[in-house]
Amino acid sequence: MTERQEKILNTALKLFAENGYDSTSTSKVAKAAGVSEGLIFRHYTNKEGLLSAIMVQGKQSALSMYKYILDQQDPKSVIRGIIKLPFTLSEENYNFWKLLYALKWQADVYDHSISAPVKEALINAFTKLNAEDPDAEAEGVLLLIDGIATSVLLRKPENKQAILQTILKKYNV
Amino acid sequence: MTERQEKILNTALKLFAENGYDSTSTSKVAKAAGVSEGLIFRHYTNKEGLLSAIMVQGKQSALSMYKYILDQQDPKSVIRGIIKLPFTLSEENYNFWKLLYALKWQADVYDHSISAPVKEALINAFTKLNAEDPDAEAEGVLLLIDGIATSVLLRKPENKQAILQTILKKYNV
Amino acid sequence: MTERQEKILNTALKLFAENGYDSTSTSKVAKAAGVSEGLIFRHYTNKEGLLSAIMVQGKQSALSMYKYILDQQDPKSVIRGIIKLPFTLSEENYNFWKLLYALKWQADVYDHSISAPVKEALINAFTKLNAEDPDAEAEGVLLLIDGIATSVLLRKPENKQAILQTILKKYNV
Amino acid sequence: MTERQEKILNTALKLFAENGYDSTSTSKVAKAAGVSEGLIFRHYTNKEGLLSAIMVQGKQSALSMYKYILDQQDPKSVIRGIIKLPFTLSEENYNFWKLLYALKWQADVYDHSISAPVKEALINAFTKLNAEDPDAEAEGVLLLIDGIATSVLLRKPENKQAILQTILKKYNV
DNA sequence: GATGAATGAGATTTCATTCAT
DNA sequence: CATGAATGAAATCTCATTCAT
Repeated sequence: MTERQEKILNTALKLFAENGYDSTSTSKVAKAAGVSEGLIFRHYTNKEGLLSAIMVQGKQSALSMYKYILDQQDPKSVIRGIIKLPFTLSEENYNFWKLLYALKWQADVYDHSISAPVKEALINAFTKLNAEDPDAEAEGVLLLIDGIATSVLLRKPENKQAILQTILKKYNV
Repeated sequence: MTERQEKILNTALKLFAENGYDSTSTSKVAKAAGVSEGLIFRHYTNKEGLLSAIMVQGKQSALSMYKYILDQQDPKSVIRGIIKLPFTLSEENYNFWKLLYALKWQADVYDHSISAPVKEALINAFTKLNAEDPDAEAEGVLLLIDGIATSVLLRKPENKQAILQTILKKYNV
Repeated sequence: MTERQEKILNTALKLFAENGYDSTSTSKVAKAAGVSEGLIFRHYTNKEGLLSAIMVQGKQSALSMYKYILDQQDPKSVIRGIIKLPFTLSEENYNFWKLLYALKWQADVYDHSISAPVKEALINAFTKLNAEDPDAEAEGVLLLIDGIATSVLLRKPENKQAILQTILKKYNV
Repeated sequence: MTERQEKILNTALKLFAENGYDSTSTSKVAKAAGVSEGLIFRHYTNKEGLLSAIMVQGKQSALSMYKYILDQQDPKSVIRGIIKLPFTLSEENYNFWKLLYALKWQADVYDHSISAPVKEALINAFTKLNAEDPDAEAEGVLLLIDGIATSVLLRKPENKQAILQTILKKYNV
C-alpha cells in the first residue's frame, strides 16, 4: 500500500465516521486527503470498494486488539474484559467502530464475523461459571456492550467509571 | 392535518425507517404516497421539515406509550417495565424508533427530551430501592435498553424471552 | 409530449446523427436544446432512454414513409420504389437513418423490425416475377440498398441519377 | 516494430473492431495486451496515433490482398473478383474492415485511398466491356460491395452462396 | 390546495494523458 | 525502454427545490 493509498484510507475512515458514509462525497475525501478524486477510483474501484478496504483493515486491527482478552483463562476476567472493551478504544479503532455502528442501520452490510468470536468466548465463560442458560447470558452481555459502545461512540456519558462499576457488580465480575 | 398531509408523513416515516433518510429521495416519498412532489414542499417547506414533523408526531406517540409505565408506584415495576419496553413496540412505533436510532449516527440531531423522563423515573426508582449511586444505576439501565432496542430494531435475536429473563434476574425485578 | 420534450428529441436526433451517439454528451444535447441537463433525465430516464424514444419515433415515421411503396400491385414498381428509397429521404428521416446505420456497428442494437416488411415485399415481388430463388433475390436487393443508403447518408455520390439508372437496368425495373 | 509494439497494435485492432473505437479505453487495450498503459503513449503519442498506426498497417495488408485481383486481364474476372472480395476476408482483415466501416460514421475520417484503385480497376473493366457509362457502372458495383461487406462484417446472411449467384448473374460475370 | 415541468448544484465514475522512477 | 501512480476534465445521473398554471 503506497503512502497515498494509506492517506486516502485514513482520511475516508475519519470522514465517514464523523459525517456518515452517505453524506461524505468522494470529492470531500479527495480534497481532505490532498489527492485527486480520480485516484480514489483507481485504487479502490468505487466508493463501496473504498468502504470495503476500510472494513478489512478495521476488522484486522479490531480483532488483534481484543484477541488477548478472549484468550484469558479466568472466565470472570473474560467477561469483565469484554464489558470494559468499549471504554478502551484507540482513536483509529474509535472511528472504525463508529462507522461500523452507523452502517448497521443501512442495508445489511453488518458483518457478524466481527462479533462472533466475542460471543463464543462469552458462552465459554458462562458455561465455566455454571450459568443456567449460557447462550442467553452471552446474548445479554452482547446487548449490554452494544449499548455501552453506542454511548461511548456518541460521547455521551460523563460518569463512565461509576456506570461501569454498577454494571460489573451486577455481573459479579 | 389533512388526509394528504398524514399520508405523506406516514409514507415518509415508513421509507425513512426502511431505507434510511439520506437514501430516500423526496421523489420516492411522493410517488409512494401518491402525491405530487411539490406538495411535500408546500406542506413541509423542505426535506428536513418533513423529518421534523415526523419526529414531533413520533415523540408524542412514544411518550404517551410509556407514560403509564413511568407513573407506577412500585419501583421494581418501573424498572421491569422500562427494560421490557423495546420488546413491545407497535408497527408505527417500530418505524419511528428505527429511524430515531439510525439518525443518532449522523449529525448531532439526537434529542434528549425523549429519554429524559425515562431517566428521571429510573433515578426515582433506584432511589426508592436505596441504591448506592442511583444516577449511575439509571444510566446503566439506559445503556442496556439501548442495546436491547438496537437488537430488536435490527430483528436479530431469536431467543428474546430467555435473554429477557437473564437480564431481569440480574436486576432482581 | 410537451414542447421541451420534442425539442430535446429533435436536437438529440440531429446531434447523434451528425456526431455519433457516443461522442454526443447529454450536456451538449441540453445546451443545444436550450434546456437544463436534468430535464433530459426527468423525461427519458437515461441516455439510452433518450435513444430509444428517438428510435420509436423514427421507426414510425420511416414505416409510414415507405408503406405505400410496399403496397403497390405491380412487382416491378415495388422493386423500383425500394431501390429508389434512399434517394428520397426527408431531412428528419435522413438523420434518423444516419443514426440507425451508425448504430448497427456498435452492440447489437440493430432492430430488424424496420427492414422486415421491406424484405417481405421484395420476396413477394420476385415470386410474382417467377424468379428462381426469390429469397436470395430479395436479400440481394437489400444488400444493394444498404450500399446505396450508406453512400447517400455519407453524402458521397455526385452522379446519383446515372448510377441509379445502371442499377435499375440490371434489375430490369 | 518491436514485439510489444506489434502486440499493442493487434490487440487494439481486435478490441476496436469488436467493441468500437470510442468504447475501448486505452486502459483496456493495455490490460489485454499485457502492457503498461504508459507504453501505448510512448509508442503512439495518443489514442488517435494508435488508430492511425492500425490504419496504415491495415491498408497495406488490404491493398496487397486485392492487388492480384485488380491486375487480371479479363474484365469479367476483375468484376467477379471484386464482388466476391468481402466473402474472402482473413481474420485480421476482417477486424480491420469492421473497424474501417464502423469509423465511416463518425467524423470524416473516411479514407478514399483505399477504394480508389478498386474504382479505377472497375472503370477499366467496364470500359473494356463497352458499357455506356463505365463510371456510373463502377460506382454501382462499389455501392453493391459496400452493402455486401456490411452484411458480411455484421455476420448476417446464412445463404451467402445463393445471394452471390443472383448478383453475379445480374452482372453477367 | 395541488400539479408536474423545470432547474442547478453536486455526486459518482471514466478516461486520455503525464511524469517520476 | 517500461512501469504505474497520479491528474483533471468531462460524462452520466440524482435530487432537493422552485414556480407557473
